[in-house]
Amino acid sequence: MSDSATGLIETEAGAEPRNGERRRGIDRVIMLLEALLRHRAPMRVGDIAKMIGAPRSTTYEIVNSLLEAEMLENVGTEGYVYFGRAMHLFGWAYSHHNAHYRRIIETLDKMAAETGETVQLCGLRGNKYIVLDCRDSSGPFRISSDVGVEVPIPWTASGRLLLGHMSEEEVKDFIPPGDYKLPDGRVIAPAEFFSDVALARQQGFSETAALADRFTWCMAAPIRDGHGAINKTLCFVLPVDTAETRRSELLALLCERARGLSLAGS
Amino acid sequence: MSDSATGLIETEAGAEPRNGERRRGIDRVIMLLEALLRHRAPMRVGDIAKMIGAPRSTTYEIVNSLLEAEMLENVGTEGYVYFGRAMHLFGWAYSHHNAHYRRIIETLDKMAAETGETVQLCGLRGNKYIVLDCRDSSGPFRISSDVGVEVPIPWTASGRLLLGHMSEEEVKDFIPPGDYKLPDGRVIAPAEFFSDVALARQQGFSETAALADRFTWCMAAPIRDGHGAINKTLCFVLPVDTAETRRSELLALLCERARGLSLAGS
DNA sequence: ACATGCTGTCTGAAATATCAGACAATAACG
DNA sequence: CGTTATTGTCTGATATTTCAGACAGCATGT
Repeated sequence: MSDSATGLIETEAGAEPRNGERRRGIDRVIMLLEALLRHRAPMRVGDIAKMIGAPRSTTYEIVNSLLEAEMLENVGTEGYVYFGRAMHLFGWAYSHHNAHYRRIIETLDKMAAETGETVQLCGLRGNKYIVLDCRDSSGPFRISSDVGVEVPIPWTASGRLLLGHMSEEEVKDFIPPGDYKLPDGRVIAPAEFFSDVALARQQGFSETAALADRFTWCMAAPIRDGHGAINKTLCFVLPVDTAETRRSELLALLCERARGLSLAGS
Repeated sequence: MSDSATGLIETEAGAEPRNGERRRGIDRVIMLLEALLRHRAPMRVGDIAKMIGAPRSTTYEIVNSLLEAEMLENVGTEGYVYFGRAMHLFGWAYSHHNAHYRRIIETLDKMAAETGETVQLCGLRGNKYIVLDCRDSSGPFRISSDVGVEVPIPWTASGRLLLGHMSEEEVKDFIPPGDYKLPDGRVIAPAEFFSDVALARQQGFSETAALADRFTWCMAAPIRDGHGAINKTLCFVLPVDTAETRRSELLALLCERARGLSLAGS
């Protein structure tokens, strides 16, 4: 953050930054919002402009429109902006419009209340894993993870389940090679990952211990849609030293609830 | 307006629908999202076009862009669209970026769990009242109200608190005259409303019984910001026939928690 | 059978939104 | 003190996007 702007420019997916190109306002808006989501903190207009590769004058124009609509709002007095109240309302409308999602959220609440552990709802976004919603542990040992942040699929237990419908070949094509490398430098052998995926499919759940970080034990169970496909998973994020007896209790609960949320294969 | 779909065209605030006018894509997007929020259900592209007063061809163009960005998504197979997953992520980012809001949400969760009643976080949007977030009662008697729907201020207990900083004159100018009329046809005398506002300010809480509808008892307590102003309120929505003893318990809890969420006047 | 209403996709043309760049203010730094 | 970066606002030109309307396809109703 200390430096000027180096490293701010994260390459835009699918967008050729060919200079002298003119872009549509709507596309700029989309890029802007996604950049803000990735950045996960209020940004200044100048930095946004760099991040989305737009001229400053254009960026000001757009930001002011979005501010007026409360889709963005000013944070602090130094010209920082972040998502605004309208986004919250739109997002709420999204997550409550369908009965299935509402049931899922209720279950999330209930499980968090009953167990006091961190519970997450997870899914895929493109070829990455994201947390769709979560309830953080109430205890002092809080492993908070951000909703919407993209994470390589092989780092996660849920990811193993979410690829269950793919053949080994498809998985190989789907996962970017770099995604097998863990944050601490270790590399997961693709073959090992493929067999994990197969195991997860067969067991109907998936667990990882100290994978993406050294402190967590993750367990995931599938939520199936009307066609039996796995779109989402329910998971617990536990301290890695959780006793085996409690872990198996929680795993049983997780599987039961996830099954309860699955739609009967019509 | 003469055409078939009468009633669909809700007049756009601050937008002159002068024909033959050209509008910016960004503005169309904003109108579209707000229209969808007001409508509270998936819509077809043709109806959206009518609602925001845009040509169909333009609307298709915009909707397709937003679909691709997952800001909208298809619902069902009949061409209906509604908010998409990206909106949920943006909204989540909004509501968790600031520590105060996070504390409020935790309190909301806790109160709902402890009491089993419907708890809401409320605020103003322009000169209307809206629910910003809520936890619905777990009981069979469920009074669900939608986050983000605009409601006339005089219909609500929270509204009386949220106007606490205004003089009688200011309140009079602020509330649209039609907003004193309740859904069942009764009309609140403005003078009575002003004194309610004064009473709420003095008491530090506000209650309404069977006001906006015949079945609910609402109680609201103020959450003050760093300057002592009331931006948001915490409230319970109870069945009207809740026993007086329980009501006063809940009111005490409400006031205590709201005070706990208020920021010390710096 | 026809008439009517809708959807979703294209087209060309005209209006304008995006752009590069200039500008004054302010801040940080040696 | 000058030098170098900022921010936020304006400007005018042109490349682009919005728009009206036509089109085929598929319903529905009479």
